[in-house]
Amino acid sequence: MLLYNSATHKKEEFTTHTPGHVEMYTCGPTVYHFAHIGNLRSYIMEDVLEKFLRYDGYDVNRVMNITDVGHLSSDADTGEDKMLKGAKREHKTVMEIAQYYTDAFFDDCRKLNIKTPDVVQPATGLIDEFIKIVSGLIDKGYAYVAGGNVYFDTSKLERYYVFNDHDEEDLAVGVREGVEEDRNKRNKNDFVLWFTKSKFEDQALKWDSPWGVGYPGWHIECSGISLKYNGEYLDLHCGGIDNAFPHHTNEIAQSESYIGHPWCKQWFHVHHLNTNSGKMSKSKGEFLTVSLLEEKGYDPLVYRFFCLQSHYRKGLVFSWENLDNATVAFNKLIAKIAALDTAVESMDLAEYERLDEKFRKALGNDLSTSLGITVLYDVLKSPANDTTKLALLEHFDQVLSLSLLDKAAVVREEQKKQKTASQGGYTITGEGDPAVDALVLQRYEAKKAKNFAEADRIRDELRAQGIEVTDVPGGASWKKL
RNA sequence: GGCGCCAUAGCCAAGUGGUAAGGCAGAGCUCUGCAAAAGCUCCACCCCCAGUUCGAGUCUGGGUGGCGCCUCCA
Repeated sequence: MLLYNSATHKKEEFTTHTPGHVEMYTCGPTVYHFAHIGNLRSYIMEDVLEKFLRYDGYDVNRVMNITDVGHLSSDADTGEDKMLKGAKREHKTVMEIAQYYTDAFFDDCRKLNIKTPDVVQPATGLIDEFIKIVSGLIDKGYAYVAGGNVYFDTSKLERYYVFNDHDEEDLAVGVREGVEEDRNKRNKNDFVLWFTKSKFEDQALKWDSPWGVGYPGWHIECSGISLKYNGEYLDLHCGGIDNAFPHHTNEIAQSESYIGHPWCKQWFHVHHLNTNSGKMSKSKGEFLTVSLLEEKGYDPLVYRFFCLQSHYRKGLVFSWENLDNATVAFNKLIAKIAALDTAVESMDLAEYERLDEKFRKALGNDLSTSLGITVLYDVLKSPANDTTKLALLEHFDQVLSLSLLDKAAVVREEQKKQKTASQGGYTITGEGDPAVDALVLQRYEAKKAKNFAEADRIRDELRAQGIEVTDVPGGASWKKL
């Protein structure tokens, strides 16, 4: 497949170190608060990528970290540690907070049909590994101790800025009010591997290390976790675009210096979900969660559908109007699928091949999910029989994960549950309430007598009871709203 | 200030040099007493300027705009 690689700024043919096998790493959530739907956009798109790779025949090992310590890579920041802040806010211990929000995260993922990665590793569970790497970096001369902290020396690298052409002088260090430059650093862009001294003297989680009691820097956890579970050759690294620099840049610096050879060839960065006022941000404090969508009556999968209609490398603007549009479109799509005949016929293999090829081409072209959605409509419009269509939809949904067939089955079930009452060739389909059926029949009699005022009166009366009557050929159908 | 991504109809979006897919919304028609549903039909010269070419939304150069990163964030 063709995939855009942030490291080369080009769409490239996707290749792996071991043919047919993908080692994939994903930067996981920070668990001091709920994930917002912007965060989840990344995980949705990465989920589609993983599933498409499997669809395309790859065997995938996907690893994800849980950032439950050391989010603040800059020791010059004035902020409070976010885990601690969360703990104070909710009167819980730091580990309770981490567990609570980790569970919440996977709960959201489940609602959005996001598969849980093969390996999920909280950073606090692998401290020894991080210490081993930091020691190794010091031994190899890539890191130094200053002022109690261990720093990575970026001047030892031939090429530090992998994702863009930054110049050290361009870095606007200390631009933000309250952020001071760290005097311990030899170079402006050096970063901390291990903290023992920081402004967070009240940091709750600390471990012993050769450099004193402290905690790991933010970047080292991803390197450590990936090296342990993906091995030394990573094929695909995923994350939000805001992590490209400095987080991913620093990961590359650490990992390659430590293992002594190129580490990860392909970088997949998902762009942001924006509101009218810019990106949705956890640290800004105001954001939308999956639970909130549900409270407002939206199906989480509608949000997934909304994301899939867009491209991962493009900013996507969220608005309620856009989500409403997606809801209508999604429901119409499901209704069309529900209307397909489930009786089994022989498959139209030529048509199956043609559409499957189209789908593969769409997703295989830098994960064009919107075109993938279009293929769903192509399937519905295809001259093939319904058995073929259903097989295709089921197949595509292995990647899209919109629960298309399940949703359609639910719609079909509801239709089946409906009871019919027949009288004089007039069939009433409803929920089996004789009183309502009687009124519907009365309305029919009025209509037959061309007494439309009476017919409309009955319809209004029913509507006042929350019941909607719809005329269908040979009768009428009603349902509770 | 530096660096990066993006720019196609009201919204989402396809398009990788040959006279603009699809979805939502909207309009019209069919069906219907009306309504709803369904079906059919209609709806863009592609941010601007210059260049390359027989031919550019598609390539090149220069602008403009939006977003992001440089500071914890997907």
